[in-house]
Amino acid sequence: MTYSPAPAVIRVALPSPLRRLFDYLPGSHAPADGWQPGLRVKVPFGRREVVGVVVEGPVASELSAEQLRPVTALLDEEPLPASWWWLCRFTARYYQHSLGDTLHHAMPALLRQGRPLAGRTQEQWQLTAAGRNVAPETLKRAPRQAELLAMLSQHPHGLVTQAISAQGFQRDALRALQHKGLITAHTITLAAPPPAAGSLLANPALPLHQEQATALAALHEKLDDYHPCLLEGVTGSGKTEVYLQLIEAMASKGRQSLVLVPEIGLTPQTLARFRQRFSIPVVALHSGLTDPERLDAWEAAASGRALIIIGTRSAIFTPLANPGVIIVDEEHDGSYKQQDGLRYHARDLAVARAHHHRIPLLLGSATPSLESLHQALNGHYRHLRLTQRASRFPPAKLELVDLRHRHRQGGLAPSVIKALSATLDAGHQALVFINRRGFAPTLACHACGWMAECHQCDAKMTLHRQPPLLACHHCDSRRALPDACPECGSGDLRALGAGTERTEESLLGLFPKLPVYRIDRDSTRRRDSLEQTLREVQRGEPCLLVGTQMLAKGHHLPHVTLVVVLNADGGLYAADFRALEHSAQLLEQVAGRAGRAAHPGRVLVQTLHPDDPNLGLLAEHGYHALSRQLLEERRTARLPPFCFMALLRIESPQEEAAQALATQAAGALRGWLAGGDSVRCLGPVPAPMERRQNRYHLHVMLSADKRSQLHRACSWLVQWLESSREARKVRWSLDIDPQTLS
DNA sequence: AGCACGCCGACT
DNA sequence: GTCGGCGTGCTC
Repeated sequence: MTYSPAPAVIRVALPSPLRRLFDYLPGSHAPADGWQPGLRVKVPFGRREVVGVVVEGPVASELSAEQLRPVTALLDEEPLPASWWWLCRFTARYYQHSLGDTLHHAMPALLRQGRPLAGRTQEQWQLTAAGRNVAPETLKRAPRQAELLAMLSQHPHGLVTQAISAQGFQRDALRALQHKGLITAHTITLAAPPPAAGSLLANPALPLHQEQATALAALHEKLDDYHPCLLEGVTGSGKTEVYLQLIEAMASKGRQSLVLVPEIGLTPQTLARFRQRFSIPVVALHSGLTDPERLDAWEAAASGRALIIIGTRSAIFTPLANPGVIIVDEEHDGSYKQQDGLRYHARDLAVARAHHHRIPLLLGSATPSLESLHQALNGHYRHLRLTQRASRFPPAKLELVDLRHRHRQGGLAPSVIKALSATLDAGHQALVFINRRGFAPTLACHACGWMAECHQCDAKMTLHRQPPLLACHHCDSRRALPDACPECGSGDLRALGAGTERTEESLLGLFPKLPVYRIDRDSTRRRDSLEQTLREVQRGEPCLLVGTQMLAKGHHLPHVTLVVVLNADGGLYAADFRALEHSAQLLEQVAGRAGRAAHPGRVLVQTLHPDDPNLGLLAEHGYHALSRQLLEERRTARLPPFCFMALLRIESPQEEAAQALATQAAGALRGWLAGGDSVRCLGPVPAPMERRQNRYHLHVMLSADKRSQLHRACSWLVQWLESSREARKVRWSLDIDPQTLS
């Protein structure tokens, strides 16, 4: 035996925020094809055992043999899919995040726990001879088992566990019957090859109008290479049909389509539309899946068995054996950006991924993000446009309603009330949009001016009536309503401003004979189903809908002909440079709810700033015009997409500790930048709501004209923070391409 | 992030 | 006397 100062080890990424790898002795484990990256191993880590992923090896370790521990178990025969592995490494590098933690995020729970990625097999159950000849009274004390037995007798070839549980039977019923020897299970391999072309469609494709056909033809020009396209299509112009026909074309060649939708967009309605079109399975990755279902979906995508995969943000990490296209619907939607931990943007990763796979990328939106629009206008993305609506009517223009000097009734201007009456009298439906839930944003004392404030945040508490309480929308604190002012004892406490609950109440007062449906996070949580309300609304009886942005996005409301926006001013003068963009996108989306079917629509927008030029441009010429103007303003101000940003967020329960670290970090960074002007550093500045949940938040903003310069500065900053003594006492995180500054 | 160790307050 | 609070430090 030879003395070896540098033992051969394998280098493993572990589920830990530490941005480094750990060396392990291979022990007795020897994978058939060597220690390839992407193999999972179980290793001892501190006092526990964790699942890690091999990054490289064998390599010479810097550590001595005594400092090293051996791998406990080798969990895979083959590495996890190579393209998935590539994406995780790219993500960790781009977002300056721990690789181990990134891999952990991008894996289904069961893989994280060390379960094998066997997949493709399922238990199939059928009757035994004893089960076929069972006497009827045998199971009379176990009616569910009797029903299950009866069901299985209808299926002589057997049923898989999934199909049985879909019928509402529990696992223990299966176990019990198996124990009694009445049924038996055997393992089957799922049908691997997808069906041949021709049997793809369950329902025929819809005829395309001219613009759709042009867009689809453009997509077909380059199906086998990176081909990023922005499909800018007004609401109701038929983007989805373009997606469906592109997916069909891919599936007919056995290639997979990955469709990303916003969190709010993966509704049963959307899914039904996909499933109605195709006869092959549409795999949906939604929050309702169990861990085994999620693993199965992952395996189905990784093996190529699933050709159509649809999911929200995290679905971007689904492995694809034979990628054909990635589609990002409503690409401007904020829910694609993860707002904690690994702060990735699924749309941006989709771009990177499509480039890596050399496949087309389709970004669709009626209101494209300025980032994507910029790429389209400068020629980096192909720009496809759909300007006509399928309905006979052009998109409704926004009509601004001047709220100044008008006395309002329940927050509504007289002309708005008149328009609501007329709409309802005509037998149509109206939608009232207000971007604030609860009854009122504040409770104030009319005698001394006291207002209900959250004890943990720099925020007013929102007054709720159902149930009656004060709630902070920034932390989870709740308080009972005071009977009298805690400052001066006056009983004259009044609700200030309006939220969805109060608007609902006002509308009920104004139109007592008609149903008013409130749709916000609170109402849908209680009622447990937004879908039920929407079905009721879709019957078409005249009614009023009042709600938050939940209502604005995606839902098809064919009988709504009037949309009222209670207050359009939220985003006009906000500190966040993206506020206006987001506000305009939301307004355009809300307006898109009006008049989608047989009748033209009207959109009334109440504002205290009817002369605001941006609002005027949006009203007169729509998002299309405003977005181009905003893009020019961003260019002039050297803001994204004309620069790249990263935001260092620092938080601590101790204000001084947060301030000290932020100051040191910014100082150290400025020192390293040494007065060069390629990377700019701003701050530290207090975050917009400095105190949240009794934690103090500070920001240091970095920006640069070149992504590579920003990346280098961020790398340096992260290393500085990781080696800083002070940084261990406070929480910090680096947000690359931040979407909001709060 | 976990999960230890470690050193001071209120309970059986 | 010990149960347990969270400060500090480490994980190949």
